[in-house]
Amino acid sequence: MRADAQRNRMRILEAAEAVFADGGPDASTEEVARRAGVAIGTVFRHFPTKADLLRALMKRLLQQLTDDAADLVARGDPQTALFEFFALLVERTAANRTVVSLLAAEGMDLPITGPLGSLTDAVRELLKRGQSTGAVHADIQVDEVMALLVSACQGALHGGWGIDLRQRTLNIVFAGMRTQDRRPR
Amino acid sequence: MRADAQRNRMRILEAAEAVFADGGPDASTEEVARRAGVAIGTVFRHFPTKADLLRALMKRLLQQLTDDAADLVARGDPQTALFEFFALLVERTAANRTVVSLLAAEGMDLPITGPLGSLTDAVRELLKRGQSTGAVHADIQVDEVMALLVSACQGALHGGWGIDLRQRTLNIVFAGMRTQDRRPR
DNA sequence: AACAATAGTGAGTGGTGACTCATCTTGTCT
DNA sequence: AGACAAGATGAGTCACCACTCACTATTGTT
Repeated sequence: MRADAQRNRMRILEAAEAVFADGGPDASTEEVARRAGVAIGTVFRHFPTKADLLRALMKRLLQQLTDDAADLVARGDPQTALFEFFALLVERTAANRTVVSLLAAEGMDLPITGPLGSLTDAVRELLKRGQSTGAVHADIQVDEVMALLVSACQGALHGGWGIDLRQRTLNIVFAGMRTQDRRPR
Repeated sequence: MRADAQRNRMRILEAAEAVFADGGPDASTEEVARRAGVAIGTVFRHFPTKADLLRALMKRLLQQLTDDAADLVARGDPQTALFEFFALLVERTAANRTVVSLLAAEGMDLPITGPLGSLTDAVRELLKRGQSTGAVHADIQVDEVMALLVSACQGALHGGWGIDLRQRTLNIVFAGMRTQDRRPR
């Protein structure tokens, strides 16, 4: 791949992230091109359809999150790492509104299974470590954690909610994950 | 208002609910008209813009929820009423995807403050009663509950998640709301 | 029955946005 | 340097969709 092509590809991704962040998923491809400083044809050369562009953004975000999780597995405190990941993800989400809500909508038939699987693996590891120290209740399963993560993200999408409310809300969820006082299932 | 006008207004709202439920918010107004069995002009006579139509749907949903909450305040068991409301809302949401996500997106400048305020009042009452029986931790505030409700709704939007996962996830949140084991804020 | 007033109709308009392609430009390799 | 493939360009195409309006139909009333 030629050097200029590579540079433009990057520019387009950055621009797309910004444009979709504050224009919603209906922001036009032309706006992306403008912000990237390229012609619209160039955008379509790199991403044949708009959906392809969105998918690339999602993949990128998931990759980042997976890396973060892996990092916490390797270097974090097992007692708190899972909770830290929650907080990190929520904050990252707040800055990536559109992409996340599309991801959530699952609308486009997405080849995301792969990346999402990796993320799930990383979270599973965080969960396991939390449970082994007793900081997280032993009954809890990965799919529940993933569901809580997604829900928390969605909550974070609300511009109206300040960081304070986000934290207080997360605290309730964390308490639920720690406590032994679980009613029978 | 003439009888036929009233009938058509209802038909349009029902149709819109169905259409937006499975076509997403970008479903066309013409599709709504078709499903309602009226001409497109009729839709626009009742709801001058598409946003007006969406707003009407939201208002309707919020009204239903507020009624449900009021009913639980009046007739429910204070110990569990708040949790029952959570469950009810989550299930109702699963059947109202688009409307809820638009509501969440808060995108259209919404005259929703009124209806939303009523719902908040009803939830505040449920919370107060739960706390007075000791079934809900005394520290918890309404805005946190509302945030959790919205997040839970969003979670429920995922077709992929079965009712079982939804319940297990909610159980964790409920445990968090009950427990005394809260780390210092 | 006659008559307003209210409501319904649907072809048409304007605007937008995803995507194409003939043409020009640039990077890279010998 | 020269040549050529890879890349960039942007005016143009096409489809779709929110919304309008001149006209027709239905109500409810006297």
